[in-house]
Amino acid sequence: MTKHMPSKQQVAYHTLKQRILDGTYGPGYRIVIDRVAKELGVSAIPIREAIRRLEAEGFVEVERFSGAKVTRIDARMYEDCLSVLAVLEGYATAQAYRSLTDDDFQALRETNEAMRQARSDFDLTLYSRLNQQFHEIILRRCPNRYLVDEIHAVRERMDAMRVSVFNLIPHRASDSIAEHDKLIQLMAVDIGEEAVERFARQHRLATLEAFRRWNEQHHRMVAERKEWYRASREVHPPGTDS
Amino acid sequence: MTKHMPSKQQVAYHTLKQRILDGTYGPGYRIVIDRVAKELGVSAIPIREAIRRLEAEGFVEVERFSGAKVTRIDARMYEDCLSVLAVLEGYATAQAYRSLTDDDFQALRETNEAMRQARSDFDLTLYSRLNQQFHEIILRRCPNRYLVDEIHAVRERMDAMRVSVFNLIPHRASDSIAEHDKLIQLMAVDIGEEAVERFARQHRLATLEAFRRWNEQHHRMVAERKEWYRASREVHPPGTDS
DNA sequence: ACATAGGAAATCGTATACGATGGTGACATG
DNA sequence: CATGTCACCATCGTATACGATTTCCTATGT
Repeated sequence: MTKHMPSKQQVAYHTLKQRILDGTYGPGYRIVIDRVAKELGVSAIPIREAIRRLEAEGFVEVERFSGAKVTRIDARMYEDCLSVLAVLEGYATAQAYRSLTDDDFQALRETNEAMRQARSDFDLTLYSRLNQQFHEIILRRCPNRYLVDEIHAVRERMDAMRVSVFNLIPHRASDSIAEHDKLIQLMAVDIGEEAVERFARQHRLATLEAFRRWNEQHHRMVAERKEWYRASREVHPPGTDS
Repeated sequence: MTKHMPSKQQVAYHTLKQRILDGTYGPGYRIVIDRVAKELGVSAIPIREAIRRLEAEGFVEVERFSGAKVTRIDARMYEDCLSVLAVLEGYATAQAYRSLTDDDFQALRETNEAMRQARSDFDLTLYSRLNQQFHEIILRRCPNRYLVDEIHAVRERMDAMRVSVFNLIPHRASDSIAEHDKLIQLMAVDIGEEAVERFARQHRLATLEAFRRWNEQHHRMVAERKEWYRASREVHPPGTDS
């Protein structure tokens, strides 16, 4: 009888966080306290407290008298986060790999095979989840709990950015899977902490590089479209066609 | 006229955080909402929201119907945090050092000299502050804002642990200052990101090692004292002397 | 003296109430 | 027609009120 029902504040917190993570509340979405309160059948107080926690975790930005908006993220911030993730996860992998059991190695190989399959099937969601799972298997053996928590926090924030899907830039997926194989091998032959860390970090940074290239191209496309649009306006001035 | 007075919640947040950081509320201290509310002349609501933020940042732990207590920290957690700090700051230093100006180098040298002086004067507080300042000079040039924010967050949490004073384990201070000199030199000759990162990380990890040794010895002393106390009780059973 | 049950006081969690503020649209004015 | 102003409304921030739960003290029995 020592356990409690979850408090309304906790419910509100998990509900809101869930919605941010799954995209129901996309970047920039304004969370209106009263609306959420009515929806959950509680008063505004628990909602407000939940929002404060989300604020501290960086999921929303609160401006006084203006309300809470889901954090909008730009490419720059995304890259910064990904770098930090690369560094932390690289270190964590190095700290953890010597504690991996045979079962762990088996699980890593199986997960990576499943990723290969998911890639063939173009199942982005499954691929993403498996990718997370792969690194989670290693992280579970990391003795530094604080480090692991930090990594999870960074990952969650990046999930909220909804750019993560672009983990799956076409050929990056193949490279990534191959790198997983290599990583497994390096760890299996106990190649040393430094080499493992360097490789694990590089694995993430490669995704970052791929993102950079994709982003640049994306911007060029947008610019071209704007250019095209501007040109077309000179032929058809606004308001002439309706 | 677009600016606001700080909200009461903000005031509460900064006040509480300040008190945790400066030790007014030591680890384990129970923060009673009503008391703080009366003291600040506000209602409980802003206090509660402030506490939620502190909770999310890890400064306090909240148990339902029991209240918020300043996070108690054990040696293990301290070591974990320090490791993460070492890794992040090492990377940040490597990313930043090529942007250091001549003025920055000058400031680094001066700060380190001031540390030498503070060490001679046994001015722990000043030494600590200068040490922070030294690394801050470098951090200012780090292009990865998210990384810098994370480092600051980790540092603040470690400050709250009130163990940081042990930065100043006797001979560790000398070594630390010498390492700063070496770091300056490595950066000045542009020895490369990898070497800078490795050295900067090692610099922090050395403090961690010093802490480990100190902690072990400390525990041994406590154990001895207990042993001594137990032995003395056999001669003077409790309650005989009053 | 010690353990235990019971209850009062302290404290927490949440609802309701209301002033404060910012955005929006109607309306007036050039 | 453009622009500025003013009043209204949605929403935020905070105070007060009150039931829920823990904590602590006390009285009681062994």
